[in-house]
Amino acid sequence: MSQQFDLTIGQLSQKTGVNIETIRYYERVNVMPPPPRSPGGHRLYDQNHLKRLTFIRRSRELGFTLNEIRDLLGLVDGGIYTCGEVKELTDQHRKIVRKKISDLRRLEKTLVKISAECEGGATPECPIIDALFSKRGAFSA
Amino acid sequence: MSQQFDLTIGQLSQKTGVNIETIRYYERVNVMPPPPRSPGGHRLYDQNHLKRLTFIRRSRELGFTLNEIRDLLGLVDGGIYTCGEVKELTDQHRKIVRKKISDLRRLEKTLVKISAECEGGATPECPIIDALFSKRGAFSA
DNA sequence: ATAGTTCCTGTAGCCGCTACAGGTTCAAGA
DNA sequence: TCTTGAACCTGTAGCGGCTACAGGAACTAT
Repeated sequence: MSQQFDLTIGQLSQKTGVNIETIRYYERVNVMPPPPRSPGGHRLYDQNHLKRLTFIRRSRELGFTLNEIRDLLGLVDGGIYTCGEVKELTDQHRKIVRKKISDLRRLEKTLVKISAECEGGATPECPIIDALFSKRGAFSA
Repeated sequence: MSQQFDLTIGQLSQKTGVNIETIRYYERVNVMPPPPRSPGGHRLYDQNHLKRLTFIRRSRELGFTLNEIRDLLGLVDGGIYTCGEVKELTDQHRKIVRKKISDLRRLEKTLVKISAECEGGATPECPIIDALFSKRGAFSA
């Protein structure tokens, strides 16, 4: 009940939006299983591969690392995952995302501030440069 | 008027908080100039190096890539930068940061949503997994 | 003089791809 | 059936921004 439809790597790539080279890379680093081959050695994928790769792509879009994805897939592959385990991974990841956001927000504030001090004129005395080099004074001064 | 105080790479590292290996890396990729050496070949830094490395560290903290930093330093080194040029680089960078933030916020929303659907119980039917694999149905089913 | 620390170069690894080169296999048309 | 040309194959190297060795030389303090 599995490989009614065979897909070439190119077709799989199109359906998932994942680059061909990336698909082969996923196989190399063991997030995608090695598929059966045609007599001539071409990879032949089925619906399960399609689902799995879709899973991987979405997870990547959500910012999960390949390691995290391996964990998730490990749970699923083992068939022994509990909802709690998966939720924990997700929430862990959410924490990282929140931290990234807050870091970036602080960063943007700083950029706005130093940018605002700058009139953008033609003078070589630039408050941005000054701010980046120590408290006061430019490098080549 | 330049090298009143000589610093070893270790001292420079301590003062700036930049890893020794990273300092040497910066030299290799031409963001730090090759410093003079002691008779035995040890690198000897002066106040200018200290300022420059501080500049680089801050810029990195603000998320500038080494290429952007090279641009900034190029302006400064050339002595021909205008405030407008620098402001433009900064604002460009700010745009990228804003985009990253908004991407991450959308991402977090999604994570919250799929996490909320999950009760975190012990059942193997997990809405998160379901959501990640296509619209419905798990991989190994 | 000697021990112990710091420094040196060079190389390889991390992540997540991407981009070749140089060859083989496949599908469709003549 | 033969031929073209697209799609595939493997293997290797590169990207950015570091980090981590190994194996040795140079400093500094006693």
